[in-house]
Amino acid sequence: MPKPARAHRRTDVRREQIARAALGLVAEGGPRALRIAVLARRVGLAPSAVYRHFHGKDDILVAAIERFRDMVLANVRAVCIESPSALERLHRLLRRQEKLIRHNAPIMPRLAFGDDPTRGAKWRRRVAPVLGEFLSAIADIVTQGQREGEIRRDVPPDTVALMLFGLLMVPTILWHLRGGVGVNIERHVESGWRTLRRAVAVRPGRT
Amino acid sequence: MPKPARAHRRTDVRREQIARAALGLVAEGGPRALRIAVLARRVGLAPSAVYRHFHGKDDILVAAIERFRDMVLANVRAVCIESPSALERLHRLLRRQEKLIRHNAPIMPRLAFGDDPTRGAKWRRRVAPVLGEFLSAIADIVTQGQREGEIRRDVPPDTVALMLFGLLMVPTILWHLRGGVGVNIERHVESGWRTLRRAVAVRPGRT
DNA sequence: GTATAATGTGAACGGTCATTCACAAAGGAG
DNA sequence: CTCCTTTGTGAATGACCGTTCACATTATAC
Repeated sequence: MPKPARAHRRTDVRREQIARAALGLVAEGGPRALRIAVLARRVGLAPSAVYRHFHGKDDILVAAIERFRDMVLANVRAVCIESPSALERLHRLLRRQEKLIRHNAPIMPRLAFGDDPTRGAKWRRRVAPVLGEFLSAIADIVTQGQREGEIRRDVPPDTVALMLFGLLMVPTILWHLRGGVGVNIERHVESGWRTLRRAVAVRPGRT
Repeated sequence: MPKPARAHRRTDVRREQIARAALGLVAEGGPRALRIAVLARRVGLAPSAVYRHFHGKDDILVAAIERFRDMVLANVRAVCIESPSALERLHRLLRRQEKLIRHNAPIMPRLAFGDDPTRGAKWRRRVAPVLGEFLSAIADIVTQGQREGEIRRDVPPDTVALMLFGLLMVPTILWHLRGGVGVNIERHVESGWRTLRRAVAVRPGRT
């Protein structure tokens, strides 16, 4: 009775496969849904084989978060290339992130509130910097807009950053709570942006 | 060797005690931290005794959510008594909810994103209506403000509701991610409100 | 081709936790 | 005081899951 004869792949390839699959699982069902058995099945391995490439579950999650971080920062870089206007950049960033959420599910809040009591704190320390970088990037764009006279100088950039993030996060929470039905995230994001824009733009109406 | 001689309390008293303790646990560590053993210890019972008063964990969580719902709706009712002005009501509601979060920790997002794959969906169906009621209450206040000429008629009430909720939720997420240090939720909420107010008030500047 | 390292496998171990159950203690009605 | 119901207890059960390990298979260097 011979073994199923599974191909041996180099560990860097496997690490990539596993991290990708892990991020998918977290997106679908939160950190707790990241189960070694399921993960291994998706990659086409036996559960024990996973440990050839990662020290353990924590290690895997770290790699998955890394992937997520890359996706977010790629969006930031993209909008800065696409347009020189701060307001336009913010609007585009909003749209890109919304699309990211739509395809990859609410990873950020799931990571933030994944509630494993033992691992939770450790994981949160990994996620916090990702959110921090994202918020800083937004705040930087706002500051730039203030310098160039496009955005009012009497709104704190970090407040705008948080509100913008909220524009994404809240419809996502609602969507998630309702089981993914009856919530049009895109519409909420657009409507919220129009409102927020009026509060921060020097001359409301354009862009 | 006699038993510790624990007092027998009526089941309605116990249900109350248990639900209260359960909400506390969820607030501190999310639904997963709601462990029967811990819960029982806090109430001063053996784990098995809990099952005299509840069918199981789900049942307990439902009771806890009920308690949370009551707290939220009490805040809504209170602000409507405190002031007739819509903007003033919204501002006060924000402050009350902020205080609720500060004392009871981020219950809402924890419930929303508690990631138990098996129970998750069932629990979310219980939490969704609570958020729904809260958002509706905010939207109603906004509509009232529009009727009375205090709030611009060109902003959708549901958008304002979501943004207001975001004003609470986002600093809370940040605070939680950072392990509860270095984030002044109250300051963020106030700053956000000033900004949002400018976007929705007919004559910005007052209240 | 062969030796050696890298990768893959099934089975078993151990920890955590909700839940059950037979029995004990307490409270209240008579 | 006594009976019966309600409430409380410790021990045991069983499910779930991450992790380990001795051994098998494949890749690779020589």
